[in-house]
Order: sequence, then structure tokens, then C-alpha cells
Amino acid sequence: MSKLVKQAENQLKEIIISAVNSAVAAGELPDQPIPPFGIEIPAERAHGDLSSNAALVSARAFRLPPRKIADILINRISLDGTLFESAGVAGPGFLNFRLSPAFYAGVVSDILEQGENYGRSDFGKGRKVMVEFVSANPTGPMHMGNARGGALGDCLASVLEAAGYDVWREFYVNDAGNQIENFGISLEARYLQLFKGEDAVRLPDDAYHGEDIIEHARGFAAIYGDKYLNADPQERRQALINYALPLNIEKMRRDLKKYRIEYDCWFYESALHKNGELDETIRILSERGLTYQKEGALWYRASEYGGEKDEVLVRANGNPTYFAADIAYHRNKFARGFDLCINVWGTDHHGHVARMKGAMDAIGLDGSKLEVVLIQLVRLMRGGEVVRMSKRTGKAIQLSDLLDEVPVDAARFFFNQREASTQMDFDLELAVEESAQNPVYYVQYAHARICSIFRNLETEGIAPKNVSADDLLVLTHPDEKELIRHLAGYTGEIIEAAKSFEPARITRYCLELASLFHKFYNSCRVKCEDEKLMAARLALCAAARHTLRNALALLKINAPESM
RNA sequence: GCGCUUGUAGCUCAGCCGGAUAGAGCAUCUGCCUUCUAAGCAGAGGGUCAGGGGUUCGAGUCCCUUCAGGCGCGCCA
Repeated sequence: MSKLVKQAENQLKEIIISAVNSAVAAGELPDQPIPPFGIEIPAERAHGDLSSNAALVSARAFRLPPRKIADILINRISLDGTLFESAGVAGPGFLNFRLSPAFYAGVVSDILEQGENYGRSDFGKGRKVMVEFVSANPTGPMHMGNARGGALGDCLASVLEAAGYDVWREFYVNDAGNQIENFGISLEARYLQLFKGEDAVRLPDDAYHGEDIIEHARGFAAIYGDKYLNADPQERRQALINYALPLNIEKMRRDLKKYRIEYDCWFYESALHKNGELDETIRILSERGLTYQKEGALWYRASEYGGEKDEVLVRANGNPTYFAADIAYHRNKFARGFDLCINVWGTDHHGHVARMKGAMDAIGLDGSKLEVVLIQLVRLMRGGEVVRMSKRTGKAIQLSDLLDEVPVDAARFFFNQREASTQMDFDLELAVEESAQNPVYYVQYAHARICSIFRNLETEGIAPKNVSADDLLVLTHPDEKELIRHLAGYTGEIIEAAKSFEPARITRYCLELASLFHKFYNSCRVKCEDEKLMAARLALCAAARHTLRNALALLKINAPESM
């Protein structure tokens, strides 16, 4: 990691504290402990590289105007042997510091040394984290919400890995319960329609109406013919489900793989029904006195554990609810030893969050180990118009439709550009556009440009040299320094993204990095007369390329060598 | 109705624990290619941070309230 960043911050704290001590000893400040103060990167670069509000926060304790305190401290500050070259007072009393050339040189050689590991840290200390995402209903094709959840969940998982967590990706397959029965009923109706005609068999109101159900019925009929026409309905529906469900799940696997998502585990809800964990979970709740019978159903006192109201666990017809199965599922997750379970859910599930956490507490586990990232809806746009339906099928746009039209790089980038909490528009035209307006290309272009520099110099027989930190002290141009400062912050950015579950920070980081590289490229020629400068700039290019590649790798987006 | 969530430039969005003159990108306008990729760079204009109150040295940020959008409130998942 760019340890130099942390090191610089720690140094700064010590510098300020010893200045305070020195001022107190000299009688310039009252003998009071200084309140906790902050070190931050000023929004305005002109204010310096790092700044501190130490004088502002201590105004009350010292009973002096902040500006006065700052003036006293600045005279007591010693920067000898530190990563800083200058300090000053500005505004209401900020202490502003400038980093020394040694810092910049150190960052670049640090990155070169770490190469593809640059950005990784042990922040997570190897703690086990599960990210459960997409978990689309297997009764039909995946939609735009799954596309966004997939890109976000997968990138979040990558971010957590880079931040030092032991990450597990999981897909929860709801292959049991009501909607599977419904799936069977829908398939059955379509199957019977094939033989009796569409008008002869009524499709139940809550049946799935999609084209895919008809296709499944046809496929089934192609194999079994009319064998199930007069069969026992129960048996017939089961046969249809047994045929169609695996096909749907296989399609999800294929589509997700095309989307560059692969899971450590596809967890089947049906397993919980079969192996008794579901019954056991219900029994635990009952033993804790948290259930009661009402109107033939078994209820759980969810309102005592974070829920808005009590919930049914087992219906009057004897079938357990989705909620009951989900409690059992999460109990199973916790039993597997995860320190943290993150679920990526659609915002329509938000009512489920509090009661799910509460349910963990209710069965004697720790609900705070469950975190839910809620993602808002996606609106597809084409030419400023909202796209509701697929042109081909006339139904809601599917993930596979999207991937037919939009490159995976673009889809993954776009979905990770916005925080989960914002309702986003996905501009189909922009996503496929190969132009400056398209942020994906902007970022990839920066990478290709760097590669091009190396290619060109290579044809002229100039290869990158091994440079020492001292050789890099010539990197003093403002655009070089800005680029390096941003490179230095990469590890911290990943940690922030991991802490707040916001992988969108990484796309923003990439855009900023690309922008700073392009600026550098325009103002500082790499290929130049001064050989030492050229070597240093090549090293900086290499560092920028490593960082950009690593960041794009988190997003699973290609870093092309040429464009 | 109750609960959750969002509201920042024409559009899409950043803004971390409350800090300096509120930032990007797109769009609009003006410049920059006989030298490493112009899919680029430089510059300009554009704001009642939804409205109103409060907390304090200081509020886009915290609290209250109004308005507007989204979602939830099933023996659905």
C-alpha cells in the first residue's frame, strides 16, 4: 500500500502535537490538552496537500481565536526529516502543509515494487465475508435489477477481497415454495393448451405469462408428448418443474458467466426443506416462546424483534413461508462461520431488512453481522426516451437482451457508476457509443495511451529502466505531482469503498485517474531530451498503468493495450 | 394513513467525522494536432444545495417541519 500516505498523516499529527507541547512549554498556550483534531486533504489544492483543523477545534480549550493559535503553532512547527517541505496558515486558522519531493518519489517506487498487488491491504484482516447477490427468481429470466445488482455485488466482493477480507460469493436459488408451485401451474396450463387449444385452458390470474413458459411447455412436449395429458396433476406439474427449472438455472449461470460473474456457491432453498434445517429453525423460535397459532397458521412475534408486525411462518395449509425459509438460510450462513453477511437486495425488499436482522437476534445469533445493500431501480433510456419493453419479445428487458446490445465492459462500468441508493438511468445509446462522451472509453483510452508510449519508445530501442527513489525526485511538475497524489490514494479508496459498501467509488477513482493522466500527458512529454527525466516519467507511466489496471480488474473491465 | 428512501448546474451525479470561494462529466461557446493515440487537453458561461425554521465560531452535511419523486405495509417472494 502506499504506506507513505498513512505515514505522512501520522507524521503530521506528531508534528502538530509537538508544536503544541513546545508552545505550552514556552507559555504561549495555556496548559490544556488539545482536543482531537483532523488531518484532511483540502478540497482546494492551492491550500496545500494536507491540512489540519487543529487550531480551529482547540479555540475553546485555549480560549484564543483560531487564527491566533495557528500563528503560534506555525512558528513552533519543525519539518526536519519529515515528508513535508512547507507549512502555512490560511483562512480561519487552517494549518496547511506541502508534501516534499521525497514523498512523490517514494509513492512511485512503492507502486512499481508492488505491481499488481498495489492497492491490496490487510484492512479486513482476513475476516470471512459472504456477499449474496442477484439471487434472481429461477422461475423466469433475469431483469435489469439483477443486472445492476450483479455488477454491484460482484464489484463489492472484489473490493472487499482487495481490502483484505476472505470473500465468498453466493447465489441463493429460491427453488421451493409458492412461486415454484405457481411456476408449475403456469407450465401446466401452457402444456395443456398445446393439446386442447389456448381457449380451452384458462391461465390463472397469478400465473407467469412470459413467452419463456410457453417455450418450456413446447420443449417438454417435444420430449414427453401427451404422456402427461391425463396424468395426475400433481405428478404432471412436478414433471414440468423438474424439466424447466434446471434449464432456467443453467441459463442464469450462462448469462452471469457472460457477465463475468461466477459464484463460489449456488445455494438451493430446497436443501433447507429437505435437510430439516427449516423445521429446526421454526422449532427454535417456538422454543423461545416467539411463535403462536392464529387462524390455523403459525405466527412469529417479529414485532418484538425489529419487525413492523408479526409474520406468518407456516401457513394454514402447512407450507412454510419465504420468510421462514430465509431465516433458516441465514442461520445456515452464520453457522458457516462468516463474520459478516452482506446481501444485495432490490429496494422493494427494504421492509424485509429490519425483520431479518431481528430474526437473527431472535434465534440467538447476532443480527448486526447481517448487512443489506439496497439498490434502487434502473430505468433504461434510449435517445431520451424511457425504454420499457424489449423490441424482440415485447416483454420487460432481460439481462441477456442488455448484453446482446451493450458490451460487458460498458454494462459493468455504468452500473457501478452510481451509488446503490440512487435511482439511475442507463443510457443504451451512450453505453455503446465509442466516443469521448462514453466514460468507459475515456478510462480505457488512458490505459491504451500509456501502452502506446511504451510501444513507441520500444521501437526506438528505449526500454524502461530500473529507477531508484532518488531518480524520481525530478518529478516536480504540478501535473506530475497531482497524478502521483491520486495514485497514492488508491489503497485508501479501496478501503473506503469496502467500509461503506460503495464500489462506485472505484469507477469514480478510475475516471479521475484517467483525467489526471491525460492532463499529465498533455503537459509533460515522456519522450524528451533529458534522459533522466524521461526515465522518471516512464516510471510514473508504469505506476499509473499498474494502478489503472488494478482498479479496472476490480470491476472486471478490460484494459486494452490499444484502441 | 404509517414506515423507509431520495431531492445539489439545462442533464447525469460527487461532496468522507459539520470547515476555506459548493465540485466533476455531458450539453453549449472559444482556443490547441509537421513531435509519445485529438476516443485527448486548456479556457468560458451556468447554483435560492427542493422550501422554511433550529442547533453553533461555522450547515449541502446534524435536528424539526412542509413540499415533491420512488418503494414498502400479503397466510407473495
